[in-house]
Amino acid sequence: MSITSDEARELLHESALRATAPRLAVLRVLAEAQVPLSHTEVLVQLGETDWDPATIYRNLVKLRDAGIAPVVSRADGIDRYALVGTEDDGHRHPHFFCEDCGRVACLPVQLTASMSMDGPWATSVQKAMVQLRGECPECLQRAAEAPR
Amino acid sequence: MSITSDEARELLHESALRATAPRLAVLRVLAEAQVPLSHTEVLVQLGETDWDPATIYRNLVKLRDAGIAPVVSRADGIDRYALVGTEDDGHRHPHFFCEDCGRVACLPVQLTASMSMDGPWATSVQKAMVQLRGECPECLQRAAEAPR
DNA sequence: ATACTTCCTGCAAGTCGGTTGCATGAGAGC
DNA sequence: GCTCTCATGCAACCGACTTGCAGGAAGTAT
Repeated sequence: MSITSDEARELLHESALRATAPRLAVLRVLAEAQVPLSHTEVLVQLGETDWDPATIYRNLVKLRDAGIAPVVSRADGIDRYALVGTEDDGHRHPHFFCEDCGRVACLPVQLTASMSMDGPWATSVQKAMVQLRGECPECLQRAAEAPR
Repeated sequence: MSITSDEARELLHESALRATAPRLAVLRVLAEAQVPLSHTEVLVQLGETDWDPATIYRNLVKLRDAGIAPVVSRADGIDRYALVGTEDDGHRHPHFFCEDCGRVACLPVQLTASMSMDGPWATSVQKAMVQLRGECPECLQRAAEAPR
Protein backbone atom coordinates (compact mmCIF):
# COMPACT_ATOMS: atom_id res chain seq x y z
CA MET A 1 0.00 0.00 0.00
CA SER A 2 1.25 3.43 -0.83
CA ILE A 3 0.00 6.99 -0.88
CA THR A 4 0.36 9.87 -3.32
CA SER A 5 1.45 13.30 -2.23
CA ASP A 6 -1.99 14.67 -3.09
CA GLU A 7 -3.74 11.98 -1.07
CA ALA A 8 -1.49 12.74 1.86
CA ARG A 9 -2.16 16.47 1.62
CA GLU A 10 -5.88 15.79 1.41
CA LEU A 11 -5.69 13.58 4.48
CA LEU A 12 -3.83 16.24 6.43
CA HIS A 13 -6.13 19.01 5.29
CA GLU A 14 -9.15 17.16 6.60
CA SER A 15 -7.60 17.29 10.05
CA ALA A 16 -6.36 20.87 9.68
CA LEU A 17 -2.76 19.72 9.76
CA ARG A 18 -0.14 21.49 7.68
CA ALA A 19 1.54 19.60 4.91
CA THR A 20 5.17 19.89 5.87
CA ALA A 21 7.97 17.88 4.36
CA PRO A 22 8.67 15.63 7.35
CA ARG A 23 4.97 15.06 7.90
CA LEU A 24 4.43 13.95 4.32
CA ALA A 25 7.47 11.70 4.61
CA VAL A 26 6.10 10.08 7.75
CA LEU A 27 2.80 9.44 6.02
CA ARG A 28 4.60 7.90 3.08
CA VAL A 29 6.65 5.59 5.31
CA LEU A 30 3.60 4.48 7.26
CA ALA A 31 1.66 3.91 4.07
CA GLU A 32 4.38 1.77 2.58
CA ALA A 33 4.88 -0.29 5.71
CA GLN A 34 3.03 -3.58 5.94
CA VAL A 35 3.21 -3.52 9.73
CA PRO A 36 2.83 -1.00 12.52
CA LEU A 37 6.01 1.04 13.00
CA SER A 38 7.58 2.54 16.07
CA HIS A 39 9.14 5.97 16.23
CA THR A 40 12.60 4.47 15.86
CA GLU A 41 11.53 2.26 12.98
CA VAL A 42 10.10 5.26 11.17
CA LEU A 43 13.42 7.04 11.60
CA VAL A 44 15.20 4.06 10.07
CA GLN A 45 12.79 3.93 7.16
CA LEU A 46 13.30 7.63 6.53
CA GLY A 47 17.04 7.09 6.24
CA GLU A 48 19.42 10.02 6.22
CA THR A 49 17.50 13.22 6.78
CA ASP A 50 18.12 16.52 8.51
CA TRP A 51 14.92 16.19 10.46
CA ASP A 52 15.10 16.08 14.20
CA PRO A 53 13.90 12.83 15.80
CA ALA A 54 11.72 14.91 18.07
CA THR A 55 10.04 16.37 15.00
CA ILE A 56 9.23 12.93 13.68
CA TYR A 57 8.00 11.96 17.10
CA ARG A 58 5.69 14.96 17.30
CA ASN A 59 4.39 14.21 13.84
CA LEU A 60 3.51 10.68 14.88
CA VAL A 61 1.71 12.10 17.90
CA LYS A 62 -0.18 14.56 15.71
CA LEU A 63 -1.21 11.86 13.28
CA ARG A 64 -2.22 9.67 16.20
CA ASP A 65 -4.30 12.42 17.79
CA ALA A 66 -5.95 13.16 14.47
CA GLY A 67 -6.98 9.54 14.20
CA ILE A 68 -4.94 9.11 11.04
CA ALA A 69 -2.35 6.79 12.55
CA PRO A 70 -3.47 5.33 15.87
CA VAL A 71 -1.17 3.37 18.13
CA VAL A 72 -2.20 -0.19 17.38
CA SER A 73 0.40 -1.89 19.51
CA ARG A 74 2.24 -1.02 22.69
CA ALA A 75 4.18 -4.22 22.99
CA ASP A 76 7.19 -3.77 25.26
CA GLY A 77 6.03 -0.23 25.93
CA ILE A 78 6.98 0.86 22.45
CA ASP A 79 4.23 2.70 20.63
CA ARG A 80 3.66 1.43 17.13
CA TYR A 81 1.66 3.45 14.66
CA ALA A 82 -0.28 2.30 11.62
CA LEU A 83 -2.28 4.21 9.03
CA VAL A 84 -5.97 3.51 9.11
CA GLY A 85 -6.60 2.70 5.47
CA THR A 86 -10.02 3.05 3.92
CA GLU A 87 -10.42 -0.65 3.31
CA ASP A 88 -8.98 -1.52 6.67
CA ASP A 89 -10.66 -2.50 9.91
CA GLY A 90 -8.80 0.25 11.70
CA HIS A 91 -6.33 -2.28 12.99
CA ARG A 92 -8.91 -3.62 15.41
CA HIS A 93 -7.46 -7.06 14.98
CA PRO A 94 -5.01 -8.74 17.34
CA HIS A 95 -1.33 -8.02 16.98
CA PHE A 96 1.51 -10.41 17.48
CA PHE A 97 4.75 -9.32 19.06
CA CYS A 98 7.77 -11.47 18.30
CA GLU A 99 10.01 -11.69 21.34
CA ASP A 100 12.83 -12.79 19.09
CA CYS A 101 13.04 -10.26 16.26
CA GLY A 102 10.92 -7.63 17.99
CA ARG A 103 8.63 -7.06 15.04
CA VAL A 104 4.91 -6.63 15.31
CA ALA A 105 2.60 -8.39 12.91
CA CYS A 106 -1.10 -8.08 12.25
CA LEU A 107 -3.08 -11.26 12.81
CA PRO A 108 -5.65 -11.93 10.14
CA VAL A 109 -8.45 -13.21 12.35
CA GLN A 110 -10.84 -11.87 14.91
CA LEU A 111 -9.59 -13.66 17.96
CA THR A 112 -11.85 -11.62 20.17
CA ALA A 113 -14.84 -13.25 18.59
CA SER A 114 -13.89 -16.58 20.11
CA MET A 115 -13.47 -15.22 23.60
CA SER A 116 -16.16 -15.56 26.16
CA MET A 117 -16.11 -14.84 29.84
CA ASP A 118 -18.52 -14.28 32.65
CA GLY A 119 -18.37 -12.29 35.84
CA PRO A 120 -16.91 -8.86 36.41
CA TRP A 121 -14.33 -9.28 33.67
CA ALA A 122 -16.83 -9.90 30.89
CA THR A 123 -17.11 -6.31 29.69
CA SER A 124 -13.45 -5.52 30.16
CA VAL A 125 -12.32 -8.52 28.21
CA GLN A 126 -14.76 -7.97 25.38
CA LYS A 127 -13.53 -4.42 24.89
CA ALA A 128 -9.89 -5.26 25.36
CA MET A 129 -7.12 -5.05 22.82
CA VAL A 130 -5.55 -8.44 22.23
CA GLN A 131 -1.81 -8.81 22.19
CA LEU A 132 0.04 -12.04 21.75
CA ARG A 133 3.68 -12.48 22.64
CA GLY A 134 5.84 -15.25 21.36
CA GLU A 135 7.95 -16.20 18.40
CA CYS A 136 6.76 -15.35 14.92
CA PRO A 137 6.67 -18.09 12.24
CA GLU A 138 9.84 -16.74 10.67
CA CYS A 139 11.83 -16.86 13.90
CA LEU A 140 10.40 -20.27 14.77
CA GLN A 141 11.64 -21.61 11.48
CA ARG A 142 15.03 -20.00 11.82
CA ALA A 143 15.35 -21.51 15.29
CA ALA A 144 14.42 -24.94 13.94
CA GLU A 145 16.98 -24.74 11.15
CA ALA A 146 19.85 -23.49 13.27
CA PRO A 147 19.48 -24.80 16.79
CA ARG A 148 21.88 -23.00 19.09
CA MET B 1 -0.66 -16.05 50.15
CA SER B 2 2.38 -15.56 52.26
CA ILE B 3 5.70 -17.22 52.93
CA THR B 4 7.67 -17.99 56.06
CA SER B 5 11.31 -17.08 56.42
CA ASP B 6 12.23 -20.76 56.47
CA GLU B 7 10.26 -21.47 53.32
CA ALA B 8 11.97 -18.58 51.63
CA ARG B 9 15.42 -19.76 52.70
CA GLU B 10 14.62 -23.25 51.51
CA LEU B 11 13.48 -21.87 48.16
CA LEU B 12 16.67 -19.88 47.76
CA HIS B 13 18.89 -22.74 48.85
CA GLU B 14 17.44 -24.96 46.14
CA SER B 15 18.68 -22.48 43.58
CA ALA B 16 22.01 -21.87 45.34
CA LEU B 17 21.05 -18.30 46.09
CA ARG B 18 22.15 -16.66 49.32
CA ALA B 19 19.53 -15.66 51.82
CA THR B 20 20.23 -11.96 52.20
CA ALA B 21 17.91 -9.53 53.90
CA PRO B 22 16.74 -7.68 50.78
CA ARG B 23 16.26 -10.94 48.95
CA LEU B 24 14.06 -12.38 51.68
CA ALA B 25 12.10 -9.14 51.75
CA VAL B 26 11.52 -9.29 48.01
CA LEU B 27 10.27 -12.86 48.32
CA ARG B 28 7.94 -11.81 51.09
CA VAL B 29 6.50 -8.93 49.09
CA LEU B 30 5.98 -11.09 46.02
CA ALA B 31 4.36 -13.80 48.13
CA GLU B 32 1.94 -11.39 49.72
CA ALA B 33 0.97 -9.72 46.45
CA GLN B 34 -2.13 -10.96 44.70
CA VAL B 35 -0.90 -9.67 41.35
CA PRO B 36 2.37 -9.54 39.45
CA LEU B 37 4.55 -6.67 40.65
CA SER B 38 6.99 -4.45 38.81
CA HIS B 39 10.34 -3.35 40.16
CA THR B 40 8.90 0.00 41.19
CA GLU B 41 5.86 -1.60 42.78
CA VAL B 42 8.10 -3.87 44.82
CA LEU B 43 10.02 -0.83 46.01
CA VAL B 44 6.76 0.78 47.11
CA GLN B 45 5.67 -2.35 48.94
CA LEU B 46 9.00 -2.52 50.72
CA GLY B 47 8.51 0.96 52.06
CA GLU B 48 11.35 2.86 53.67
CA THR B 49 14.49 0.81 53.48
CA ASP B 50 18.19 1.49 53.06
CA TRP B 51 18.41 -0.93 50.18
CA ASP B 52 19.47 0.37 46.84
CA PRO B 53 16.85 0.13 44.08
CA ALA B 54 19.50 -1.52 41.93
CA THR B 55 19.87 -4.22 44.54
CA ILE B 56 16.15 -4.92 44.50
CA TYR B 57 16.28 -4.94 40.74
CA ARG B 58 19.12 -7.45 40.68
CA ASN B 59 17.30 -9.62 43.16
CA LEU B 60 14.25 -9.70 40.92
CA VAL B 61 16.48 -10.67 38.02
CA LYS B 62 18.07 -13.42 40.08
CA LEU B 63 14.71 -14.78 41.15
CA ARG B 64 13.54 -14.59 37.58
CA ASP B 65 16.58 -16.44 36.26
CA ALA B 66 16.20 -19.06 38.95
CA GLY B 67 12.63 -19.66 37.81
CA ILE B 68 11.29 -18.62 41.19
CA ALA B 69 9.63 -15.42 39.99
CA PRO B 70 9.27 -15.29 36.22
CA VAL B 71 8.17 -12.20 34.37
CA VAL B 72 4.54 -12.94 33.67
CA SER B 73 3.66 -9.62 32.10
CA ARG B 74 5.55 -7.06 30.09
CA ALA B 75 2.66 -4.71 29.49
CA ASP B 76 3.90 -1.24 28.58
CA GLY B 77 7.42 -2.58 28.61
CA ILE B 78 7.36 -2.91 32.37
CA ASP B 79 8.48 -6.28 33.65
CA ARG B 80 6.16 -7.70 36.28
CA TYR B 81 7.26 -10.59 38.44
CA ALA B 82 5.16 -13.16 40.22
CA LEU B 83 6.08 -16.08 42.43
CA VAL B 84 5.32 -19.47 40.97
CA GLY B 85 3.41 -21.04 43.82
CA THR B 86 3.16 -24.78 44.21
CA GLU B 87 -0.56 -24.84 43.55
CA ASP B 88 -0.28 -22.37 40.71
CA ASP B 89 -0.27 -22.90 36.98
CA GLY B 90 2.98 -20.97 36.73
CA HIS B 91 1.03 -17.90 35.68
CA ARG B 92 0.46 -19.42 32.27
CA HIS B 93 -2.90 -17.76 32.14
CA PRO B 94 -3.69 -14.54 30.30
CA HIS B 95 -2.99 -11.24 32.01
CA PHE B 96 -5.04 -8.10 31.79
CA PHE B 97 -3.38 -4.70 31.71
CA CYS B 98 -5.59 -1.80 32.74
CA GLU B 99 -4.77 1.26 30.66
CA ASP B 100 -6.42 3.41 33.29
CA CYS B 101 -4.91 2.43 36.62
CA GLY B 102 -1.94 0.59 35.14
CA ARG B 103 -2.40 -2.52 37.22
CA VAL B 104 -2.03 -6.02 35.93
CA ALA B 105 -4.53 -8.69 36.84
CA CYS B 106 -4.53 -12.42 36.35
CA LEU B 107 -7.43 -13.70 34.29
CA PRO B 108 -9.02 -16.83 35.67
CA VAL B 109 -9.62 -18.64 32.42
CA GLN B 110 -7.64 -20.36 29.75
CA LEU B 111 -8.32 -18.05 26.85
CA THR B 112 -5.76 -19.80 24.74
CA ALA B 113 -7.89 -22.89 24.78
CA SER B 114 -10.53 -21.13 22.72
CA MET B 115 -8.15 -19.89 20.10
CA SER B 116 -7.69 -21.65 16.85
CA MET B 117 -5.84 -20.63 13.77
CA ASP B 118 -4.48 -22.17 10.64
CA GLY B 119 -1.56 -21.36 8.40
CA PRO B 120 1.92 -20.25 9.32
CA TRP B 121 0.71 -18.54 12.49
CA ALA B 122 -0.85 -21.63 14.05
CA THR B 123 2.17 -22.71 16.08
CA SER B 124 3.18 -19.20 17.04
CA VAL B 125 -0.26 -18.31 18.28
CA GLN B 126 -0.71 -21.53 20.23
CA LYS B 127 2.54 -20.97 22.09
CA ALA B 128 2.00 -17.27 22.57
CA MET B 129 1.46 -15.42 25.80
CA VAL B 130 -1.88 -13.64 25.86
CA GLN B 131 -2.11 -10.05 26.96
CA LEU B 132 -5.27 -8.03 27.01
CA ARG B 133 -5.29 -4.27 27.22
CA GLY B 134 -8.26 -2.23 28.28
CA GLU B 135 -10.03 -0.99 31.33
CA CYS B 136 -10.37 -3.24 34.32
CA PRO B 137 -13.81 -3.77 35.92
CA GLU B 138 -12.92 -1.38 38.73
CA CYS B 139 -11.97 1.46 36.43
CA LEU B 140 -14.95 0.80 34.18
CA GLN B 141 -17.24 1.19 37.16
CA ARG B 142 -15.48 4.29 38.39
CA ALA B 143 -15.80 5.80 34.92
CA ALA B 144 -19.51 4.98 34.85
CA GLU B 145 -20.12 6.56 38.24
CA ALA B 146 -18.20 9.74 37.62
CA PRO B 147 -18.27 10.56 33.94
CA ARG B 148 -15.81 13.36 33.22
C1' DA C 1 35.69 -20.08 65.99
C1' DT C 2 38.27 -18.57 61.96
C1' DA C 3 39.56 -18.03 57.39
C1' DC C 4 38.39 -17.92 52.78
C1' DT C 5 35.92 -17.88 48.57
C1' DT C 6 32.25 -16.29 46.14
C1' DC C 7 28.32 -13.81 45.81
C1' DC C 8 25.85 -9.55 47.00
C1' DT C 9 25.37 -4.65 47.78
C1' DG C 10 25.84 0.42 47.19
C1' DC C 11 27.06 3.96 44.29
C1' DA C 12 27.36 5.84 40.04
C1' DA C 13 26.66 6.03 35.47
C1' DG C 14 24.72 4.97 30.92
C1' DT C 15 20.99 3.38 27.48
C1' DC C 16 16.63 3.89 25.30
C1' DG C 17 11.91 5.38 24.46
C1' DG C 18 8.88 8.92 25.55
C1' DT C 19 7.97 13.90 26.37
C1' DT C 20 8.35 19.03 26.76
C1' DG C 21 9.98 24.31 26.78
C1' DC C 22 11.51 27.73 24.09
C1' DA C 23 13.01 30.50 20.37
C1' DT C 24 13.20 30.42 15.46
C1' DG C 25 11.28 29.33 11.00
C1' DA C 26 7.86 28.05 7.66
C1' DG C 27 2.73 26.87 5.90
C1' DA C 28 -1.73 28.76 4.43
C1' DG C 29 -5.37 32.05 4.10
C1' DC C 30 -6.06 36.89 3.19
C1' DG D 1 3.45 39.79 0.12
C1' DC D 2 1.56 39.85 5.28
C1' DT D 3 0.40 37.88 9.10
C1' DC D 4 -1.04 34.49 12.26
C1' DT D 5 -0.53 30.19 13.77
C1' DC D 6 1.56 25.97 13.65
C1' DA D 7 5.89 23.22 13.04
C1' DT D 8 10.75 22.57 13.67
C1' DG D 9 15.38 22.23 15.96
C1' DC D 10 17.83 22.09 20.01
C1' DA D 11 18.31 20.86 24.46
C1' DA D 12 16.89 18.80 28.33
C1' DC D 13 14.29 15.75 31.57
C1' DC D 14 11.80 11.41 33.20
C1' DG D 15 11.24 6.53 34.11
C1' DA D 16 12.47 1.74 33.43
C1' DC D 17 16.22 -1.07 32.49
C1' DT D 18 21.14 -2.34 32.92
C1' DT D 19 26.10 -2.59 34.20
C1' DG D 20 31.11 -1.68 36.22
C1' DC D 21 33.51 -1.48 40.19
C1' DA D 22 35.08 -1.72 44.85
C1' DG D 23 33.88 -2.90 49.43
C1' DG D 24 31.16 -6.10 52.46
C1' DA D 25 28.65 -10.16 53.90
C1' DA D 26 26.91 -15.24 53.37
C1' DG D 27 28.15 -19.80 53.50
C1' DT D 28 31.49 -23.42 53.70
C1' DA D 29 35.65 -25.60 54.87
C1' DT D 30 39.23 -25.74 58.14
